[in-house]
Amino acid sequence: MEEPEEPEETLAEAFRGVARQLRHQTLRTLAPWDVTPSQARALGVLTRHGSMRLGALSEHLHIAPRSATEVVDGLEEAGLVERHPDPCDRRATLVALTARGGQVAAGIRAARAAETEGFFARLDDADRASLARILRTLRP
Amino acid sequence: MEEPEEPEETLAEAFRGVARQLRHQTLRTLAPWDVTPSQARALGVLTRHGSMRLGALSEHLHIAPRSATEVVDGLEEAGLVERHPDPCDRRATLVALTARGGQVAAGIRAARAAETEGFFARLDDADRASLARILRTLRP
DNA sequence: CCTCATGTTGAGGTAACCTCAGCACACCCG
DNA sequence: CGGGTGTGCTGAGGTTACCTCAACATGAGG
Repeated sequence: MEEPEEPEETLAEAFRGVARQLRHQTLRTLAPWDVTPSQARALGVLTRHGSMRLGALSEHLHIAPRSATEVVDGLEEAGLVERHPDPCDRRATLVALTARGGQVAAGIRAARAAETEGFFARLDDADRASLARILRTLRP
Repeated sequence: MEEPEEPEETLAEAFRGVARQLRHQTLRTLAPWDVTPSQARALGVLTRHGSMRLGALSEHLHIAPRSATEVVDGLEEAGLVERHPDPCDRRATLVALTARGGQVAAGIRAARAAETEGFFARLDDADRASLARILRTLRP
């Protein structure tokens, strides 16, 4: 009973639609850990790059410093990261993964890989490679 | 001074990143008309399919009926759509474009085309076609 | 006519952002 | 060394785009 739906979509609209599905998928994937998508992104950055200042984290996430504060608030409340004063600059605070944070990050990383498999399963290897290349081209 | 940035991103993360840029781009494109992205989507649906019930609109937009109410509220306040009672069912309300709504929708459609050109300009025709095909594959 | 389903909306909530202003500190300069 | 200037974080408050749940009116069938 499903119509083909909005046939004359622009590339941008199609992109948005797929991003939307992906967001929902991600929500499901992340549900067991009770972390939001942006918290998961932050965990990923901390795992890959180690402790860093809040400002640095905000740059990695491409968000305003104030927004990083909120993300870290959530993670700290969940016991996944800790704030420490930066010994080099007492204005700054360093954000570090806790042991549990590290475990959760690893778990999420694995689940995300599975998710990506699932979501992009309709694509064959060639298409997946094309998509990766195209996305890279689109980044500034 | 720009590092290559997060080299080990998954496909999903790259996708999300690009979607994010696209969203910002869209905000800029839409600014002259003072409509939000979701309002613009609704205008597009109404242009393509004509007047319809709020519930039908919500299905086209893949959002909950309640959320469609909000989008229509905004458009009605801006004078771009009108609500009429459905003659066939007095519970329902039909949403129709006003004259100004039609003009704005046309303008947005044109600007969006230009936007898409701009955003996807880095891609050659073959890549653009691949992307379109891949995105179509990803839709359920 | 009475019950049940359906269409819309009020109330209230969430995530992910934002800006603006304030505070604490760092740093440089005369 | 005292002051101005800039930087790092956060409180306050706002926005968009959604959501669910429950109220309300109406339609439809027994």
